[in-house]
Amino acid sequence: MNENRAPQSTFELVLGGGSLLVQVGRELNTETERRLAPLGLTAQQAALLLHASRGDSTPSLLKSRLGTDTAGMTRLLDRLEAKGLLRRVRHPEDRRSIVIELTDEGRALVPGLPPIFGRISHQVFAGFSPEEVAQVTDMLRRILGNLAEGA
Amino acid sequence: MNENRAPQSTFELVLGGGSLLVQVGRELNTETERRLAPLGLTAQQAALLLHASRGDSTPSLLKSRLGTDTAGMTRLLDRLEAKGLLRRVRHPEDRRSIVIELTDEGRALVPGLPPIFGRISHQVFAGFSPEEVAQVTDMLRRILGNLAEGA
DNA sequence: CGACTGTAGCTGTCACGACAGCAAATGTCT
DNA sequence: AGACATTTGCTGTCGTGACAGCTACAGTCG
Repeated sequence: MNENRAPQSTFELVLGGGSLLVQVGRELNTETERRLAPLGLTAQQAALLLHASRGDSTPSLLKSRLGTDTAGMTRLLDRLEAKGLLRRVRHPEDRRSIVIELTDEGRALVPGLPPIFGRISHQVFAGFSPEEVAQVTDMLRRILGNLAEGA
Repeated sequence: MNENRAPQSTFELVLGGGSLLVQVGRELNTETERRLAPLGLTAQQAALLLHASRGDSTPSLLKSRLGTDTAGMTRLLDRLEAKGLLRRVRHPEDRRSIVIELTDEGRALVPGLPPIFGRISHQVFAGFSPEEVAQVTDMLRRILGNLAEGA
């Protein structure tokens, strides 16, 4: 752990909370939250607004996009609704379901988000060639696939 | 997000909670927790036991290893202490500080952990050549560096 | 010595993520 | 039609992150 030996580094990479992957993911999330703080939004909230503004507007659709579960969605929507950024409206055809509508206030925040996410990715991939970005992306997708299979 | 276009994929990669990196990190963490569940441990708890068993035994040292802050450490230790897996002992020289001692019960869990982490990394990197593993590791470190700089 | 600064841990608060359990509404299949 | 399985959203619970603020103790320096 202290000496940088190559052998079985694979093992070291997944050492629980110390896992590089987990750690990088968390740091990225934190950095995102810091940048969104001026808007009074968290990363999840911003992501939800962005997706909802594009039209995917039922909780179950959004939950796949955000990678959370229905419980998480419910509370995320609670908070955003409490802030007055969106409304829950009955789905006209399926009475189990709901449609998410951004309020004017919510809609007003959306244009500010892409630039922020853009700056973050610029920071994250500083010093990366486009090929390298493509490589990480690809490998991350493969890892995600490996994780999904096991489930 | 749906079509696989190369242009500005950089931006898409960091779309809030939908970020690939964040998502992969979370999934990996979840998978780890699933595998540790039989032992009654979470990922953080297992990681802490492993590190503590190696000798790094003060909260502030452990917090760097686990990538959490002092608040997180305090509660993590609370839970593990409540489970009877470790003890908080006064540091003999610095009375601000504390030394973490695993109990026999805690120590008994340690040998079972490396195999689990090993299996996880095997799953995560299924289909990866050693060179590829080295590449991701390297790139993740660079990203972590980029994130740290901004702070 | 006494004020200052820094460090180590702790507590309160908010936002999640994962899991389990639930009720209402739909769909399906016989 | 009627029993069953599925889907959708909600609630309760636990474990964490990240932040802010606080106390006790240490180290430094005038």
